[in-house]
Amino acid sequence: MYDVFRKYINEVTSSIIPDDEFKHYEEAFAKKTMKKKQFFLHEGSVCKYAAFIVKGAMRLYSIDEKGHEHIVRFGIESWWMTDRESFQMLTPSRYNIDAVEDCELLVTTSEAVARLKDRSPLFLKLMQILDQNSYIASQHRIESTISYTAEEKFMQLMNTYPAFLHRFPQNMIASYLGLTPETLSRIRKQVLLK
Amino acid sequence: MYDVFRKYINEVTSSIIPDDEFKHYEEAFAKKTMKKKQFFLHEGSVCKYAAFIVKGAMRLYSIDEKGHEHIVRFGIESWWMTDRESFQMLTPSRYNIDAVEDCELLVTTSEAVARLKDRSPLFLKLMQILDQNSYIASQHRIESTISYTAEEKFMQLMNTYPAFLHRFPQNMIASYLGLTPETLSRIRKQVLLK
DNA sequence: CGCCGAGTTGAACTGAATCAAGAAACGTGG
DNA sequence: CCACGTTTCTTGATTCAGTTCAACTCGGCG
Repeated sequence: MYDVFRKYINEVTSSIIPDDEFKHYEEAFAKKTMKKKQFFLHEGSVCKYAAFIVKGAMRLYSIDEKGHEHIVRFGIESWWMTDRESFQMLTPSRYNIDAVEDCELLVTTSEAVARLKDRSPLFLKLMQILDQNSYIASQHRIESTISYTAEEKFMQLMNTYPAFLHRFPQNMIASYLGLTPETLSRIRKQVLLK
Repeated sequence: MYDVFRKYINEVTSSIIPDDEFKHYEEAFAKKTMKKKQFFLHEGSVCKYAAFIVKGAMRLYSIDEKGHEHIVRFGIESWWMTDRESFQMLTPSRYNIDAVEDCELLVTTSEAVARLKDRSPLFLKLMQILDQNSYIASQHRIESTISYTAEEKFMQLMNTYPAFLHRFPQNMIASYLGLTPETLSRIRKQVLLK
């Protein structure tokens, strides 16, 4: 598992991490497996852990007063999953995180992250790159949700994250796009026979 | 102008920046004023500068094929304004940025930012905090756009950024929320007489 | 084999967009 | 400092994209 992680770090930072430096990473991250539908975070509790997804698929979502789920983020291999706000501030989270498929994770805490940032400049760099990319991706998503029609949103998703379409059931894709499953089903039909 | 900036840095990082360290900031940031409606960034060009807003109000927006503007971000005093993606990667931007009011800015380049990060650990910390906060705010906005009705979105804005309502004309607020000006006008009427 | 969740399809409904016209507010130049 | 043109905001009537509700199909799992 750690070798996947190591390869990922080398790629993202365009560096080669030395053995002795990588030892700190192994200390900071613990292996964890999750079964499909198992919860990583429950609404109301503090998100003590952040996970690097080695294998599997997860989602982060809120539940409104009417009991409807709204998926804010998906995660698959080589993505991170945590409620950033709760993880850093140690405040209770408004979100749920659960496994959509069986998962293999590397999990860490915010203290371990802070320690690792001190010990490994490469990790600091990694975090900066991730933050920046996450922010940019969020901006794109915001633009898409305020600007586009249902069909355009779906097309955008197809282009940006085609893998999602095979990994997540349609009702979840619909929730992610802010649509009903029925609407997505109809749109998909239209789009596919073009 | 620089004293406002200095105070801001002290506040955000919960530190007191020494005189000699702050000298680097003065080198890295240049004063700039902008008249209302003047452009800071035109779609298609590289966003070479990032601005700290000392005074005034700005917006970042895209224009779709039908010529409609979609406001992705607002900025007022003590906010930063740039197209993060274009600024960092030096790629052509898909956005426009202009002044909604006359502005006083402190502007910098990505090289100057990189240099300052090396010279001032405090600035590095500042950037990390900003990235994180921006990301968290983006998540909230995404959640709100996919989960809420027009009225709920407006209420959320009223609670989160009440200052925006006085600073930006309603048609811009509408665009920011992904609504038409007409819809916002009607919703406002409803909400206010409750 | 049977059940259950996921996806599809149809019909009726509704929240928000569009189109259009007027009122109010704003700022610019004479 | 007023007058005129421009932009912003409101209001009404109509349309439409997407939701809701409901029934049915399909595929997988126990």
